[in-house]
Amino acid sequence: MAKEITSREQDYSQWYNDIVLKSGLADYTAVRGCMVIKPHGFALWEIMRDTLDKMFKDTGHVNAYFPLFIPKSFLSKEAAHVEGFAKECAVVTHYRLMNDPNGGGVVVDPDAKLEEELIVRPTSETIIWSTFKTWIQSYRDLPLLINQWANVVRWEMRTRLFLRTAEFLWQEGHTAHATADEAIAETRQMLDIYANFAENYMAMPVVRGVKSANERFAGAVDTYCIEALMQDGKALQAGTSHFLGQNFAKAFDVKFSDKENKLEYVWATSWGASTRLIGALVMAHSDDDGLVLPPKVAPLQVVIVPIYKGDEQLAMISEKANVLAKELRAMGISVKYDNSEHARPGWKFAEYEMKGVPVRVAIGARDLEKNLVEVARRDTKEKMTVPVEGLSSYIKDLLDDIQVSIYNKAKKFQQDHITKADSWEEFMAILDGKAGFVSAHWDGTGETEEKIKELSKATIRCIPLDNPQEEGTCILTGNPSTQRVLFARAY
RNA sequence: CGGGAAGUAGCGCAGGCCGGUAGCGCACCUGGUUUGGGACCAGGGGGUCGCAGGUUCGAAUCCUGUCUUCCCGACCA
Repeated sequence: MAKEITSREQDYSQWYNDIVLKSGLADYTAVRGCMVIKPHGFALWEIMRDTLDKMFKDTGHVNAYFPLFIPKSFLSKEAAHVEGFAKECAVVTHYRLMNDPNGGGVVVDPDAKLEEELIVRPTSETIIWSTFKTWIQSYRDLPLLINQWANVVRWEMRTRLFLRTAEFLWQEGHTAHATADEAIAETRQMLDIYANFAENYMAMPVVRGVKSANERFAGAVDTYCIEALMQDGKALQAGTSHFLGQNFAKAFDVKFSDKENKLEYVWATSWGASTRLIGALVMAHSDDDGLVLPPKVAPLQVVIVPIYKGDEQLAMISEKANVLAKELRAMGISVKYDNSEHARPGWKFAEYEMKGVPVRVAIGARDLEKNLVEVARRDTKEKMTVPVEGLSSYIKDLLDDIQVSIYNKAKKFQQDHITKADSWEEFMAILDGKAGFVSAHWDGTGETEEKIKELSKATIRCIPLDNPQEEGTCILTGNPSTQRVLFARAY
């Protein structure tokens, strides 16, 4: 066996690392906390990026690009914001290197110290709002709907491939509005886009909700999120959308003249999703044989593997395979015919399973005689014998079916792992047992939330939208509560 | 940033205590036979032993420092 994957049961963390490394999504680098996203992983990101980008543009947003560097003073303009990020910022202090006079290669030139140090962006609210100030004068300039695709840096102590790296890729949307209602509607709209993307493309069911005050983005009035559940029962935040109120408008003095010519502060939102989604995708669906990718985000949807003896058979098989590949491509399906002679069929099967290709078609000489092929689906590992006649439309339907069935499987898992707890004992038993989300009453205070986190390692993932209101008592304090919230241990 | 483990050929590892010509499996190259779930035979190539110092006639091996990764904590998306 060329590539062994640690089983999930044996060591879930190691399983995750094995999948990411061995399926060719990413690799470690010489730089602490930073990874290289390899072609397979980047192809996946490109699909996610392009799909989201279209959704953003369809809702009126436009892309722009703001600087990587942020003057240090900008970060301190919004008090909560600086507190949230100060501990994990990379700082540029010099702008020049020189040859070491002692002959030890290059050193920082002490004479090239920056007047004002620059922060490598951990997020761009400050640089963007300092710019928006100059773009916005009147209600006619609003709404301003900007998105940027960028890298950001957060100096993390403990990193994990895709889930938490010092540098990562993401998009950050930043919008300015004339009214609070409009900004809130924007915040909710973007949340829905993320949820739609997660569920309909990544086949990953999510809970939409609002963060508690403790979990809220630094500088936001309200933070909305989509929370997904991983196979080990831990939750993962897959996207966030913030209603920023007038916090940044006030910090950066961004005002507009309304129709009555009165000066008002604008209302703001920001929203983001990152390469972390790839980690989520891996942990949501994959198995001990490798990646399992939903067809809609799979860089390669169909692979055709010939099984042959001698050039003559290969030529006959290739003819059929090329016809099929052409038909599939005409239907918008990505397909690869792997006629490489370097690897034998069994090796190819295992390799494409590792990479998560949703559908494999094996064509052998015996099949040709009977006008049949073997079709295998990655998600269930099921193999079907299918007539060549109508094969391409069979595959198209199969891809749709795989998309739905991966989602349904994850949805069932999610539903089976939202458990009500009405006492502290129950709460802990669920977290330590089957894990997942625990729906429990909480008295609404930050102190209680903090205490629960300390005792159980579980945090409030969100207060679900349209949460049913019901009388109850807090599982920790016994104080009265009006609703259940979702707790979980999380990534 | 604390506690543990690791770094020797592309990958996985042995060697290290007891210093003395760097090894194994897989992968790779050549030729042949093969091909329905990670093929076989024969021949071959590839390593400043993470990096930097030190001890020594001599260091993968002993000492010091440093970097990277993994696991567990604290912090965070």
